[in-house]
Amino acid sequence: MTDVAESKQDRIARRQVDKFDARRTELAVATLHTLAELGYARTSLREIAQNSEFSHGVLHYYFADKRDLITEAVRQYEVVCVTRYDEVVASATTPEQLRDEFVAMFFDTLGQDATLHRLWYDLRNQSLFDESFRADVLEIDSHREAMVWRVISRYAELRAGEPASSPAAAYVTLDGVFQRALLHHLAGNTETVAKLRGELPEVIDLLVGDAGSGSTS
Amino acid sequence: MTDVAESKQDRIARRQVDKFDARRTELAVATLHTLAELGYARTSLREIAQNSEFSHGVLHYYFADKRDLITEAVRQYEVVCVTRYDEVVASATTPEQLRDEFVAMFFDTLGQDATLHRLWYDLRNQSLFDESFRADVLEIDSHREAMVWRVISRYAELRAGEPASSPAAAYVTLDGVFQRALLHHLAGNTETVAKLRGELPEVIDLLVGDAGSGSTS
DNA sequence: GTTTTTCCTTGACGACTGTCCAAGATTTAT
DNA sequence: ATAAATCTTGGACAGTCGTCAAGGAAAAAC
Repeated sequence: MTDVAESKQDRIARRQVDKFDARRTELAVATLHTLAELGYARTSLREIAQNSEFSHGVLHYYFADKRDLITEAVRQYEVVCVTRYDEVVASATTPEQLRDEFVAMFFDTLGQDATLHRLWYDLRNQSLFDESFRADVLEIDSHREAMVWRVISRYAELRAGEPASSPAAAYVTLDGVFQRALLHHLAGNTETVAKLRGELPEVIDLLVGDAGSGSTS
Repeated sequence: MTDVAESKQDRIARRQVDKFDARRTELAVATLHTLAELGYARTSLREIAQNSEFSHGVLHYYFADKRDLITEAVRQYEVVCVTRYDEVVASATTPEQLRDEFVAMFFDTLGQDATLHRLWYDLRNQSLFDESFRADVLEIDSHREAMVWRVISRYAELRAGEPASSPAAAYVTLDGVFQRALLHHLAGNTETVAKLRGELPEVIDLLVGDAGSGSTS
């Protein structure tokens, strides 16, 4: 009996929690978009609320403070961005296919989600000053590293070789390329982006070791 | 005669200009320190003034607005940071010496000027959102790339070989290592920093091509 | 020594910030 | 339908921000 009564209350409680979480997520997504547009330094709660369908007061009903809200937004970013290349890895049957499709998706997301990515870099840098972001940032960063490593190690496997670099080295390299491409993309420097795209296959080959493979043309 | 008179006035004018510029630079340096400590998002003019020996009002006597002030501070950063490895390049006589001294200085400046470097990354990211920083950022970035390339190409030369990567690829790789090391350094993650230090020689060797050289031990 | 120019301080301004709260609107339970 | 719980609004708050101007202090010019 108490079981039945409790499970009923539990159902109610759970539904409330679900609803609460759903709205939290909704507001976190709105926050994410605002941050991506304005950057951390210029994003205010009223601006965030204006990008949602609610008023600014509601944010303190669902979030303890601004930090709580932004932290939740960062977690939303991770949900979106950390499995991007997995289908490429799964479907590729030749090293060339994997490499070329990776490069294509790499520069696709650069153009498509440029504002989201600049936000990521903004927040990662924020964590250099603000300790309270560091744990989340380091976790996301490690997930990004793992994502890159799935690509690189699979590429080496398809070429029947071993990667020439560590996961960390591979990640910082590709992330560095991405960061630079993002900067020049947003600066309208299309020819520099194109140049980076042209060099990316060679960079990848460098990371997995060049042995056995000819030119990239 | 007018020559003499003009040259006198010119001397006066020049001295005034020099004095004006000297104070501008002084205030820009104070700005640099404040930015390095607090980050772009949290740096206010009053805070900057408190890090100098003047009051906040004086900033608008020497600078048109906040942007003007910060731009000047960024230029000061460049003066400090862009020739760091040149003496290493000039003095090294063997590839091992160049590589090891480069690595040593790399992690020296990481520990010593950590706050200054996080500021650089902060401002570079700011330029992803704020167009008015982009020109300066791109210029500094290209100087950093050239600085890295002087090291890498000289290293290849000492090993009587050719670099395996482009200047852009070499830069983004080493800059990526630095960025990551900085993050973990500031997070107190000393063992990760040590690991990156241990891997850096291999990364360098990868960039110049491994041909002809044995292990790094 | 006096006048003129340059330099710097202080306080004020309007705008904007994160936070909180009282009260109304809406939904849910009974 | 009524009562209770939940959600949302919009305004008030104390504080901070960049900017500016009036006037005093210091330096320079004569």
